[in-house]
Amino acid sequence: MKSEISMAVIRRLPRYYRYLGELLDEGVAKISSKELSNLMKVTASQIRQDLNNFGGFGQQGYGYNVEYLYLEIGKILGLNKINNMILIGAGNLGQALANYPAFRKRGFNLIGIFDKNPKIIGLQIGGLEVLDVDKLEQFIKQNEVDIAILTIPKNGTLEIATLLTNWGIKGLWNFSPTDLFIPNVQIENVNLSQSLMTLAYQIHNKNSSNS
Amino acid sequence: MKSEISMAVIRRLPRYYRYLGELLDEGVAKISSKELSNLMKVTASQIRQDLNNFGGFGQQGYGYNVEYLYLEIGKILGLNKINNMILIGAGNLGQALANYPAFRKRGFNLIGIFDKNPKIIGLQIGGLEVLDVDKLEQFIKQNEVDIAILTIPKNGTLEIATLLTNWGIKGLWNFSPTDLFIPNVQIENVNLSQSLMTLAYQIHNKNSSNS
DNA sequence: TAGATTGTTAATCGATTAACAATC
DNA sequence: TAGATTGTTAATCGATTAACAATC
Repeated sequence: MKSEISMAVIRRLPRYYRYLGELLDEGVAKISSKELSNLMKVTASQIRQDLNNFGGFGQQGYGYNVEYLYLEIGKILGLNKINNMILIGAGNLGQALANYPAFRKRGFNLIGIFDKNPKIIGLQIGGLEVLDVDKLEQFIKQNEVDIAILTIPKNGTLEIATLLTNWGIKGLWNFSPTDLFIPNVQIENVNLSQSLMTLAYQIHNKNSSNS
Repeated sequence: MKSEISMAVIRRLPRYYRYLGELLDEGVAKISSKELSNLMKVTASQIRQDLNNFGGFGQQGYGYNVEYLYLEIGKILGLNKINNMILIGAGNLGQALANYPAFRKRGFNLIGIFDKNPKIIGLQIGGLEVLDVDKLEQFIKQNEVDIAILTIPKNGTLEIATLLTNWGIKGLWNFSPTDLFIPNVQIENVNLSQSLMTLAYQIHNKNSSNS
């Protein structure tokens, strides 16, 4: 039972992680919250508050060691563990995600791809053969699967999400425009249409001098 | 100079829009904030507050007319206008988006696809021929383009985003893991890696009985 | 009219920012 | 030691929820 950290903080962690990774690549050894705040266009106060939810990673009078902080945030996010993933629905978007190289390098391992369309089953995508969804339960029982990526049409989503949860999947990365309210599983929705509509609002309602 | 409405509210509008669209399809004529709040798992108070940022769409003692509210939210979001889009970067993700049917039906019209890879230029994707990025400026001068979808590698993103802004593009839908700070253009970032990392945090740090 | 439900003000809650003592 | 910068508390700000008068 951990003390509850707000999702607002959690959603900022990957961004810190990205900036620290870039600094690390540039060979920067230390950074102060002030310097990082200039880079990221947030307040130094927010950076310090956010980090102190998880412990004191800095040193007074010095700042933060870039590599140490990078690794610690990685640990907080669970990137030091291997996260095995399966993909359900090998349509256009599913195939694009299966070929996305940035995931594997962060420890996200795609180990299975499933579809129900006979024309797609058997194809090789991202080095994996697309299997029939009928084999899903068996596959999950025989492999350690943490996350399922759902790139299937809206209609089938709730049913398969429920099954996956019952079979022990811990996280669903859901690209269907459906709100899943399922206990015992963590869900992250990516709703591309909603994102695009938000952009439409902005271009029609904000004057162009805003950032 | 409109009174400023917070992004928290704006980001909820597409979700209201989706639920109202579904109710409309089911033939539901009226709904109260209480009923809608049950459906959407938010408070009725929030729904009424959100809507009243834009005007009084309901009627005391009755509730809201579903079709009217649906259309009004659509107008607020700018979905009653045609939003012409071009896509820059016809890799896996770009191709998937080009084939995404949900956009066109909301008035988002893809009218051009660009890439710099000679192997991709000339291909037909989603009914459009992929053009050389060299033709981008000319194309924008000759067509009314509102939004550019950026599905290109991180390195080239800032440069092309700046050019697009100078050429008069109003909105950038950015899929590169880069933060663009450019004036005179509205930017909506979609960062898939960040989303996935957030899910990783949740499966490793939240106990499974949480929603 | 009586009942229902909005629109809107007031209260609460949570998140962000500011300030500064602690300390390297 | 003096200067710098964190960790952390206090103040502010904004967003959410509750309450209720207005009104259909």
